[in-house]
Amino acid sequence: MKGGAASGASLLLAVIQGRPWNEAKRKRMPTETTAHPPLNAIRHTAAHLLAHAVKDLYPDAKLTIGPATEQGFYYDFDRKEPFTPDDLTRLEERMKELIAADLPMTGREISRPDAITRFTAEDEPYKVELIHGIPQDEPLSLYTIGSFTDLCRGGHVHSSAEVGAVKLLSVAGAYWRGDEHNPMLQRIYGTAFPTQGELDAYLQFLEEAQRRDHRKLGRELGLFSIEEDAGGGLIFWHPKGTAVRQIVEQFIREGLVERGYLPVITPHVVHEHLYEISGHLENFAQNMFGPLEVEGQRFRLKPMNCPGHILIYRSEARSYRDLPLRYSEFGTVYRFERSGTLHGLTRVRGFTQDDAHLFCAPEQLQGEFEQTVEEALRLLHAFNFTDFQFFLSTREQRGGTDEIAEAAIRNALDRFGMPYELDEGGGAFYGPKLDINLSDAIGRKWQLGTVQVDFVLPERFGLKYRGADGEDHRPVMIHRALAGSMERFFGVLIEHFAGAFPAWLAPVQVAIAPISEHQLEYARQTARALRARNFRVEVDESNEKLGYKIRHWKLQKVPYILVVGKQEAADGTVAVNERGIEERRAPVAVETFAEELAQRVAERR
RNA sequence: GCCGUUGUAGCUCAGUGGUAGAGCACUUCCUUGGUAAGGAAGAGGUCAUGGGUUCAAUCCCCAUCAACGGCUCCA
Repeated sequence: MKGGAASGASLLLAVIQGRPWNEAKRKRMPTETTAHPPLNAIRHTAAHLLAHAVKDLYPDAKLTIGPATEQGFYYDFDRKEPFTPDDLTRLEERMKELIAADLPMTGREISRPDAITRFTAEDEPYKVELIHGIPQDEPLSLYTIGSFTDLCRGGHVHSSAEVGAVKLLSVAGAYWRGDEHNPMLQRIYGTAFPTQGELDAYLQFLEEAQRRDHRKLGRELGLFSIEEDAGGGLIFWHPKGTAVRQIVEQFIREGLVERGYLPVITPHVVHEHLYEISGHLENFAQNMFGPLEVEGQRFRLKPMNCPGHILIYRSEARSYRDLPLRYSEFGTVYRFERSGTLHGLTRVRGFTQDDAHLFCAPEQLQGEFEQTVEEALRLLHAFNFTDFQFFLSTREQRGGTDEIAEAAIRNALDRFGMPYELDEGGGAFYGPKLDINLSDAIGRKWQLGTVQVDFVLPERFGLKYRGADGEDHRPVMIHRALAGSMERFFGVLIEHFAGAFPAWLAPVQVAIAPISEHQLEYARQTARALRARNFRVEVDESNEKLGYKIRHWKLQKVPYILVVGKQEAADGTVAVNERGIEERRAPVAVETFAEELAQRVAERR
């Protein structure tokens, strides 16, 4: 791709023009409505009503905090007995009574000593702790609805009736103040909307999201599995999942070749010593699998590809004429993740990054960085992703080089006019980074691509190149993975398309359904002809009626089903049943259909 | 890792203190069919694993493992 702001901007424009699911997601996940009062006030008040109900039914529960969230609200309680699903039903009933009673919500200021006295007397230790954490100059306020009064900074509707419709969804553990050294509280999640209709629409959205869940589709469509006998977080790519992955990889490879990347391959297991040099052992050990002892030597599974690529760089004397040097690898890495965090394809213990490391002179940094951002946009565009966000993560203790790196990132983003959010202190141990996040079916955000500037590892490994001035200089590194990991990218991709991959990506592009076994040979022959053109084709050889076969392949979300009966076999044609198109088409010659499909594949749709 | 829930056939799920069921999928036979489920028969389970209570455990208790919903952590 030829670089430049103009192409970047037009690309971006194209990216912004969304696809159905993105729009549907926005519509059906009404995080904002035009309704008055605003949703977050409704939900904040709903959280108070939940606390009211809990205090009514389970007076021993201690109050903590209960905010509105993007999709609803929660309230955390400290209580010995766990809340059961039955408890949730009872609490929801009680909340509905409170809503029906149309109780006014009133707020008033309270002095600090009075507040402490009050909550101490009520035996609400968490509230007292909260008060101590609030800055002295900030006024404190109490909000009362019905018989329930809570410490709260406000943002409520005027009465419980305005809450409209509520639903309690789940109960989960949550640490007090999010710190795992603190006691575990019980968090009750719920959501609220001005009207029952909007609530129903949201619940319907959640159901639709469940149908899109990549773990469910992965099994139904035969894409991948996770095997108990092998361990959690380790992915088995089945033939159909592998087919999709290879197409994605092929797409990425094409971009790499165009941009002058050099493919490399590095070992999965190396001496632990390498990670002493790189600093991984010092900074990343809690995410690494433990050492393997062989003949008294300690080896480690690789958690990142960078040290390997650095060794390749360092294996020869380098000149400024060699730079930038761009090494790419679909590199499989293994990271230890705590068991409770594993999640389908999106949080795993072994994954393959579309990784690359760019070694460049400092003055080349800006240009190289911009290219990677542009490339990231190309990737997102090709897969119809529009629902992404950029995050800039900075290092906690910055050196001077971090300032340079940060500036490079900001300049690149500004150049493409990309908005981004800032995550102070969230950077990698070797430098600041730019992350690309995408949402899954229910709006959970996952980090996919990442571009990181690194002055540290070149230093640690003593990397250098001979400059035009005859002196040695230190190169700068950019680490970049644009899809991030093939696993996570695939997970988000499955949900994005609800398993109905466009023809160019579909693991089975064409299913051929003979009407009776008399046409089986013709079906096989047609399949051979299409496979000869590199299409992915299956013949339905089952002893079933046509309706059954159609249903089967529709459920498999195959883009094309070709029906062949007596007439088609005689004419050398196929009757095309295209996914998403209801009306029947007149049969066409096999070659005509092949051209149509070839066109779609070429256009990646 | 922590809190909670769950674990019965390949999948989705019923069920009982006296060693188990359905639908789909699978196999075979009949059927040879025109766009979302034709009929019949059959096979398939150490009821997650290991202990304990009991005359007897898939069911009750404990532990472990795994999955799920979160929290924490985080590429």
